[in-house]
Amino acid sequence: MTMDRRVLVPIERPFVTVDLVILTVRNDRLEVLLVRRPATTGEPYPGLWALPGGFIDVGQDATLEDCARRKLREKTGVESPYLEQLGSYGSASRDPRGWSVTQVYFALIPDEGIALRPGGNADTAAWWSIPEGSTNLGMDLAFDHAALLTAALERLRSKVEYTSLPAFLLPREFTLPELQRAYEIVLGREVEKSAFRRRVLDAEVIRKIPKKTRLTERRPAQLYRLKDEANLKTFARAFGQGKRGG
Amino acid sequence: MTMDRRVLVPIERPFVTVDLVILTVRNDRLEVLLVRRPATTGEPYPGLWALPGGFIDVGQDATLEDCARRKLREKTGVESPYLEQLGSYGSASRDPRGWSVTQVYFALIPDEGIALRPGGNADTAAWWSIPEGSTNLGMDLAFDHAALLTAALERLRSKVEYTSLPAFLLPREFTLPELQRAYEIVLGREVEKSAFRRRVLDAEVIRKIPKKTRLTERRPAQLYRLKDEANLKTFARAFGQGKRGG
DNA sequence: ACTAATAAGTGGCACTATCCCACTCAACAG
DNA sequence: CTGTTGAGTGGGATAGTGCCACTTATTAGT
Repeated sequence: MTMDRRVLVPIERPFVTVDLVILTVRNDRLEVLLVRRPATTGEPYPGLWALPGGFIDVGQDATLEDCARRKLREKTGVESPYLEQLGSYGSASRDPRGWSVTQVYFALIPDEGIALRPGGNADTAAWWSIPEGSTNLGMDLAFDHAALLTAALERLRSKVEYTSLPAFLLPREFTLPELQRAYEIVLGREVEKSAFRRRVLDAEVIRKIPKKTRLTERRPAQLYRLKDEANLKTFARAFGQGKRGG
Repeated sequence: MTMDRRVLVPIERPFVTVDLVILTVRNDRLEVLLVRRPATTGEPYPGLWALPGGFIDVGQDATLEDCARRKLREKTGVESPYLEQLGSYGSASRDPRGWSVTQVYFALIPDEGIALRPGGNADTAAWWSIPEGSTNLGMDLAFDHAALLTAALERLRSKVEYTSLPAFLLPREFTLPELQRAYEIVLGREVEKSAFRRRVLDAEVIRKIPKKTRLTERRPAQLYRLKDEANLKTFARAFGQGKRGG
């Protein structure tokens, strides 16, 4: 950033928040975590559902991402999710209280051991199911949150085409059919089994768990785990890596 | 965003800025626009080069993007660039004056009719050449701007693999060899002519200009123009669009 | 004029990832 | 033992790309 030296402290600062689009796969559906706005008079959008989020605590949060992690932890107890910045949205009109900027993050977490914790202001938190193939919930959300959710879903869908993202929606150990199903749920369309397996296995993003196999109704399936949970990998080829190096 | 109702006006708000990574192709190189920080005492990073940017003017700018466009216009006179949000960077330490958040945009503009205009505070503005294949300038910049520049270059490179972005670095009318060269400059590697042409033409992102042809030293080349300058197109295939729809 | 040089533009074959379909394999139910 | 179901494999058809050789259009030089 660069400061305009004529105005060391600008007369009016926009206020800054962090909002989270927390997604998981539950009940064979993609679901998003929402919180209910307090019904208190004076509050904007009372009683409406909204994305979880809030102010940056300049005393507590060292960085924007820290702030997002803290809020996620407070709401779900999840410590190490897949967390990515979606973008920031700022305007004079998006919040009736004044010029505001929100930094939106989206998190992918597995549906295991999640205990929803009401926030300090006793929010009601709940999972909402996203219709397959849709990029919205078909209902109003507070502020511009419906648009933020749509942006997150579009980003997720487009990244899924060429990354291993859906693995973060599953428990640490999963089978290939489960992973395939996660792709299908996110993409909203069927995926061909044989091509899917080759693609995923050739990309070497997951590794077989030696002797383990899960007992189910039918033939047991091989279990896998993400190779490097920190970095998500990219498949597909693109422009022509060529053979002359680059 | 969601406001914590216990604190309607938080005690301390971070300050918010917008910074720009303005790129063009000049002199057969990718170049970035930088401004020099004032040498005034009390200013952070006096005399160092920085990305152009500054505070949001809550009275003038309706949205973040408006703010970015305004600053670009003020610096270069360019009205309709390719403009994309890169992300936001916020922390307690990135600016010595306090907790700050910057919204970084990157703009691609053609090198035609650009008159660099010194900012209101008489900044010195200049184009800096980025070494081919590099993601930095090899010198210090003010604040965390070196990191922001690197992020912008990485984003540009990765998007170039599957989009028509480099067309925005050229004048409205260009030849295929010129476009190919722009790709090569951005990617930092050579691109095969025949494959490049097929790829670009098949993607139908550019259209032939009927009878025009440019007079050069050798055989004249066909001129093209972007089909839809608003939306950039994506090539490449990805996960399996299949034929069952989706 | 004719020829050489240079860059624009075209065409074809090999390679490879995907699509799609058929097949085998391992467990369970009756 | 047989049928059913879902896991896992294999192969031919298709399509985008890498690579390379070829043709075309123009200028410079003799």
